[in-house]
Amino acid sequence: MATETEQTKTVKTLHTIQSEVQSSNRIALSVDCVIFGFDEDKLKVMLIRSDLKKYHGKWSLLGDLVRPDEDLDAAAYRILKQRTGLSDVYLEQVHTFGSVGRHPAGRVVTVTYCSLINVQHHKLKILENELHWHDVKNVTDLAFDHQQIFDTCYQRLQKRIQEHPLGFNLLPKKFSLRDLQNLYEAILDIKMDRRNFRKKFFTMDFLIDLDEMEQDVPHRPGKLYKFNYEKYEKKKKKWVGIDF
Amino acid sequence: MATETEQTKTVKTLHTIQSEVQSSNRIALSVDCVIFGFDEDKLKVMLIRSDLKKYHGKWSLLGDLVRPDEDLDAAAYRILKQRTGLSDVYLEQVHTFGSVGRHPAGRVVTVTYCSLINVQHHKLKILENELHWHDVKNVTDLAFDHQQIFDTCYQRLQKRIQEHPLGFNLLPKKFSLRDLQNLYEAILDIKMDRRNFRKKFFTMDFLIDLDEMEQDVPHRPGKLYKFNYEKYEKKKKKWVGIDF
DNA sequence: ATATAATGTGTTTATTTTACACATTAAATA
DNA sequence: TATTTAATGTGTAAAATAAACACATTATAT
Repeated sequence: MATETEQTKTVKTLHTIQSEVQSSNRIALSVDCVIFGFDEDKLKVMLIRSDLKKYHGKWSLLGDLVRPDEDLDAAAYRILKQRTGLSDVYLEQVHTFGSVGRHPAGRVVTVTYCSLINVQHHKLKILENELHWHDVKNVTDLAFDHQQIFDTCYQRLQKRIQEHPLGFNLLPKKFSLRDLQNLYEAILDIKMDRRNFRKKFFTMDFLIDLDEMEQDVPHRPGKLYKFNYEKYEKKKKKWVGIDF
Repeated sequence: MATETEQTKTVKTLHTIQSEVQSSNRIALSVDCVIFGFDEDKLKVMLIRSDLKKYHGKWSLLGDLVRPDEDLDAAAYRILKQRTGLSDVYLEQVHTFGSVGRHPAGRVVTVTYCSLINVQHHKLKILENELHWHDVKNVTDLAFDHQQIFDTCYQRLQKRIQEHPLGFNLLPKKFSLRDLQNLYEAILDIKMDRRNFRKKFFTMDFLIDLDEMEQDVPHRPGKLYKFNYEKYEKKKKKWVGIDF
């Protein structure tokens, strides 16, 4: 701790005097999770029903206060675990929202995290507050500022999935190229050329051909693949240039 | 506010019951600013001397507590204004750091913002705590977790400047292509081909030829340009694809 | 007048992206 | 068992972009 003499000659700032840290503390801190899933070729997001009077009946994100002795990231993982049972998945901090009036219970600043989980591998067991998956296409008018938070996270997902191999977290371990293309088309909300899509992934050479075929499809089965994370980590591109 | 009956049947979460919001509140919230500048063809960052005993003599970022009645973004702009006198510049939230032990005075979660200012247009008048510009090349061993924060912001800057026309905030209003290339080379820490660099910018067609020449240079003067923000806003690319 | 140190400019090659059509296969049906 | 269906699997040509590379020009300084 700084001594009195050290403090006297300085301006009052956080990194020079710490006296105000414990006193002017009227801001609560929370984490909200935007949990994306993929099912029936549609992008989903997990929501619960809010029952605050002000937002009664509206859907909201999964969130909780950060504990005083808990790392921020740890809080996000805790909430994900508590609500979905899942650990060991991709979880990324996206943005912090802190408008003064964003929460009716007082000043709550929220740090938003985004995660992608495999709906097949996690059938929901906890269903409090009508927790369930919603089509991203139909997400409107969420409680609090959660619509803005959701929009921000969805945009971030759209950007990130173009630059990083995140999508595989949403698919079964074994997937067909059609599954993969459906995923990209759903998340980016565009149509892609099938031949060029396949060529792209074959050229990248990060897919392992499992020599297995799809089962129980009502048409010619496609080959199954898995993603080669080791190879990706070694060879991932580090392009530098200007592009706007 | 939710009534007692509304609360009884719900699980205890932030978005269903707000009772804990004011009580479990032992986390302080701050903003730290990583302020980049560009001078003498080198990328700079603004630092002050910390005089907390634990970090005595070390350099640190500009930061302050967020006020209870102050929007998060407003806090960042306030700090920027207070420390540099500048308003109306690019300011972007980058990441929130919240490890339990990151600040010796207690639990302080900090939201980091990054800004780019024109060193020529802002001669420092406030010099408390030895505020001044440091070459980013020489930034090591900052106080607190500020080295990590700085690294994160610098990486973000490197990425953002490739995809968005941020660099012009660091240059004088009128600049030569050489100035611009020096900026990119300094920030990205690479050498670029002069002809291809010029071709790139001429092809993008976002530079306005001012029909003026550099003054007082000890060699053949180059033409001066300014950036056409209006045209950029209309024509900026919206490429969608896969690239990792 | 000469030397200096930068600006300004084009072409060729390689790579990447886009557009586009038909044969093949397994399941479902008649 | 033959036929229909609905998907998979494959290649090429054209266009756009990126990368490599050298010399004449101009203003200043000597």
